[in-house]
Amino acid sequence: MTTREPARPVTGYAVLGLLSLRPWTTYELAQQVRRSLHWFWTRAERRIYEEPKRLVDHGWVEAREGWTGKRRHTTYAITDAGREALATWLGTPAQVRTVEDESMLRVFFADAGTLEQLRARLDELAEVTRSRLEELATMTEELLADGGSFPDRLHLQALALRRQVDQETDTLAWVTWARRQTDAWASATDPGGWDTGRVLREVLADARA
Amino acid sequence: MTTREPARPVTGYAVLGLLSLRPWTTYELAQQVRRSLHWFWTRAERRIYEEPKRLVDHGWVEAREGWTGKRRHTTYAITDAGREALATWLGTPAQVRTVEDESMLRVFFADAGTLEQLRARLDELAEVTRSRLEELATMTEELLADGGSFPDRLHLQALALRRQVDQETDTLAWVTWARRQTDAWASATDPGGWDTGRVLREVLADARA
DNA sequence: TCTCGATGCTGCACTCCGCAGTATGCTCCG
DNA sequence: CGGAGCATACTGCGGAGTGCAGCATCGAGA
Repeated sequence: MTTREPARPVTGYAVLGLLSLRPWTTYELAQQVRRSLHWFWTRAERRIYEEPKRLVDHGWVEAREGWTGKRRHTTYAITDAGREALATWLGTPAQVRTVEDESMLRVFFADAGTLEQLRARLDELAEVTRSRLEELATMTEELLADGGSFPDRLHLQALALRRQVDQETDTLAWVTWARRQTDAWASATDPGGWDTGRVLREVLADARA
Repeated sequence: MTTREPARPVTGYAVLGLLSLRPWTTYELAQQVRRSLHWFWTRAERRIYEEPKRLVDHGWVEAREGWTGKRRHTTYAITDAGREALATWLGTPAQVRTVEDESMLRVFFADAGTLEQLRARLDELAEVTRSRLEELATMTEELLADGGSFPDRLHLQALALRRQVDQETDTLAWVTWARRQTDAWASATDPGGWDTGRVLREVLADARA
């Protein structure tokens, strides 16, 4: 058992994880990713259509063709080797979280533009965050109402939802605060009488808490 | 002014933003990205060495060769066209934040492994988060001590640091909570008497708050 | 003088993405 | 009963981005 397989890219394990719950067609898989994984493992739909094929090559997944009239579809199911690979992967340490946040990028370089632009970006972010929270609320409501499609997994879904709601709530709190700070600013380059030192001291205190 | 340039990938603007502060060599740029942008726009060093070249092709940046003995290095400086492009970009809406979080992926599929594995992942995440907080604290301390390299940008740096510290604090709070929850679980598949419904109701309440 | 870490990159194979395109099935409306 | 429009079920292509390895020089310290 010491065969040194080169580690599969993580997306493979993400898909394998879903397939460990039940077999899916690629289309269903793509939908499922959008509804759940997307929150902490963002991948394009395009990718989700490819990945199961590679898993088949590894013998971790089996494909079966089906037909709806003349329309072909492929259903994928996990194999025993796949379950083993997944279990092994769960025992390996995780890479540190990475983020792509255009909003923060624009805030960070806001002094190359206008104060109005900065405020507009913050307002947008608040808007988006509120709608994400609403989406999470709806998902949670559905789980509470009927237990969802995987009632045996409610405990893990609860951990994940707790995390996602925390993140969005945290974002909303920050953006609300940040937007209010900019009210006192004279321009994007000049925060006027704004007490930068005080803010930094508060940040430092919280970071050390 | 209606020439339809295809939008540059965002990484271009990230680098352009740094170049709007002062000229840098590619090596300095790579370091600077690691210290600041990396927190909200994670890119490999490899990428940072390529991007300025493309910006030169667009006329947004100018390259100058320099020599340290026999060793060549390239210094890049923003052009007026570059400043304009950056200012325009700041006026466009941001794509929604995306995340790659292996820890969450492993938590979500924890029922394919053991409870010990789940706990180990959570403990690791707590560890990493604490060291990230420490790093942020040190950065903040340095800014407070000497104002940093760009004292005119302290207000924006303060907004960004506030956000980063909030995120890590939020992560630490969640992981601590999650770890404690798992104490009561019988296995990764069976949360024992754990009151999933109660947790979900709390999550829902917070999401609607 | 030798070593070691910092500087300053490049090549390669691969992952991943956005966009466009293609085709069928299903439902509803008039 | 016919057509609109959305859901299903993908594929091709060019380009963005990554990880790893490699290569060469410089500068400080032993």
